[in-house]
Amino acid sequence: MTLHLYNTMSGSKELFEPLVPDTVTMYVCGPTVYNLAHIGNARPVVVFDTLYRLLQTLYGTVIYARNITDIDDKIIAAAREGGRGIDAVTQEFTAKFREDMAQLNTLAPTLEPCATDNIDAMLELTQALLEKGHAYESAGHVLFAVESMADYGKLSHRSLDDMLAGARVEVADYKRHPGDFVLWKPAAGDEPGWDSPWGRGRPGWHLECSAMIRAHLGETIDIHGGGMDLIFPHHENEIAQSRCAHGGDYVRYWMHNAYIDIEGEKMSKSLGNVRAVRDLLQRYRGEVLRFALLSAHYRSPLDFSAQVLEQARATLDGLYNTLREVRDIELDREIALAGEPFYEALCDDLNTPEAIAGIHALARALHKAPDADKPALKARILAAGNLLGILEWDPEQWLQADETGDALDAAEIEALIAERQQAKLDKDYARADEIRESLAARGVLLEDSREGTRWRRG
RNA sequence: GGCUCGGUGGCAGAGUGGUUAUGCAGCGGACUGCAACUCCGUGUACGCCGGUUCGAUUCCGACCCGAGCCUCCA
Repeated sequence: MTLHLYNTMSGSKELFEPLVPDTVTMYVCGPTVYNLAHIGNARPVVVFDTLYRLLQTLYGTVIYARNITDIDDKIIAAAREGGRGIDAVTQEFTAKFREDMAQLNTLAPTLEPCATDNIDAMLELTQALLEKGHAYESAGHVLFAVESMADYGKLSHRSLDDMLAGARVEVADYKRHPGDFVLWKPAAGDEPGWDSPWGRGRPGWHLECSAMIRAHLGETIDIHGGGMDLIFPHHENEIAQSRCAHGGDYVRYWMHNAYIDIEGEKMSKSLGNVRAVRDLLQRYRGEVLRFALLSAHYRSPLDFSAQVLEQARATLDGLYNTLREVRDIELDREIALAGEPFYEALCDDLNTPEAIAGIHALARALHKAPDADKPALKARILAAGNLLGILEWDPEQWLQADETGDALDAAEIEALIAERQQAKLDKDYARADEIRESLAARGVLLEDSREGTRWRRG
């Protein structure tokens, strides 16, 4: 089985081959922890979580790092606004980020380095760039000199001249070239800072990823991911820093996900349509949000509308209903998926919509299969859904999960269902309906089928 | 202006030089005490105009429309 991935650097799909056989290194730009994660933040997390799961099935070892940016101007501003310390802000939102992402069925990365734990590595990197003549000191700042790098702009496919043509912002007078960017900036009086050869200050945003990749994953990594907006300047500048300081390739495959719109409009604070994952989880299960995120290819824009979410819920519920056709069996969880159309779609640049279509094909096969073959098919569907993170291994657990606190327990419900079953046999339909309605009033929905009566919390 | 990238049936969304994507919704039917669930059937969609071709939604060119980046941003 071979994996092909679209590489932003080349602008085409390429055969993926790890630098070291059977070991994959992947780094994804993580959150700046100053507020709640919104659904746009969640897309790269879910996309690269899906890739992480796929890579784990293909290679022996996958080292997946996702950073936490816990020092930044926005964090300082948020702390000031809230009248509390920076640590209080970063700890609160780091914890909430992890909780929200866990709700989306994302696995914890192998490593989650924090910027503030890696200041030394950033100082070393800055020093190396100064020594090699790629950086200079000016007015308390250390800046990277973009003109010192011949192929700066390679990732975003533009030249320095192109960038100047579009410059709309006044250039700080301490920069030699308008494109020069900050490696180290001075800290004002009460701002947090670290001592450095260039005075007390803090690192520029681009520096941390380069430094942490070097420190935790090595000089060259296989995959670096993030949102498309990061291509320029963030990733471009990472390349500049790492290549100029250490040489080497830095990153072999660059992957970027597209943006999310809300009801056809760009999500932005000014439009007031930023959707926090935490708020969406009040209305939709994490699985449903994840399914919606994976229903479009990661490189396509996705319009996150109420209709899309309702469709995602209906589709997922339909899949679960299908799976309930086969009950009370031990399933083999070690399913080999290689060769399945589902799996091949994922190996073709993570084509999740086609992979989902593959799952539906398996669901149809389940209906047509003889009873003896059904458990194996159910196991394959669940293994596939599990790889995408959209189906629980134990759907009954989901269906009967008690989320209402004081609701009836399962034994009581089963007893009432048995009574209703008897009433139906006695043709006492009034009594049967009465039981159904009373259960419905308490949040339990019944569904009859030829195999018996099922129920779930509504 | 520069650089990327799109326009597919009611909706969402893959893909392909000539054969059904898939799902949701709708419609018809089977089953079920009713309903729901499930199942079966059902929709000849590929922005516009040229070109290449035996044949283009699928390749090429022009055009129209739209998105992202060029500034903190997933």
